[in-house]
Amino acid sequence: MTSHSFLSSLPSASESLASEKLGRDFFRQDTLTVSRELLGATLVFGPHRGIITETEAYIGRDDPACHAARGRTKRNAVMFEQAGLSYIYLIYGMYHCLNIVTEEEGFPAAVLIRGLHLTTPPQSHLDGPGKLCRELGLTREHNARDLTEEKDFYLLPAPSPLPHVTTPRIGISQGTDKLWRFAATPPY
DNA sequence: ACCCCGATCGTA
DNA sequence: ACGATCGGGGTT
Repeated sequence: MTSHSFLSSLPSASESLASEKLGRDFFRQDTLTVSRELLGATLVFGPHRGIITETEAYIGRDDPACHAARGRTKRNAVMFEQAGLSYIYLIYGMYHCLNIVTEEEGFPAAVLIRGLHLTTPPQSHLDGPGKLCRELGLTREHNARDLTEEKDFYLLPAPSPLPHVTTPRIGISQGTDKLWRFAATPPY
């Protein structure tokens, strides 16, 4: 390799100031790993930025709490597609929930984003998937977006692993035996 | 066409 | 502890 080609492959000064967005290979990992490693990651959506502080894993046909437990439907179809896509659905007729699809294409799984520490105005702590989507303006209109390709909807890796606790998932009636909720312990 | 329920939230 | 509010999914 010539010194010129080596140098041209390095990030520019301005690029090195910001981390590179998380790509396909990250989201293709097993869902529990992605759930843990998303704690401390930065969600960017338009003008909004926030540190992810709480996640839950929903994993495949054998997870009774997973929307895809009974197969593919119009609503959950994106869960069967490529890792890194957004899965956003309406819940209780009035709130939206943001998920990121994980694992190999065809294996339905996703990480629900439940908590966000906003670093842009109003710099509030958003605890709860519905509040988070309401504040950011995320709706079903933003379903099935490819977060590894979108210009203003993506994730930046956590600078370091965040200490966290592991608990059962919230708001479900089946699958409560699984410790698939991950909540970062303050300070973030 | 009908019915029940839900990965929530705010108030009581 | 409970009501708001409506789309999704299964059943008739």
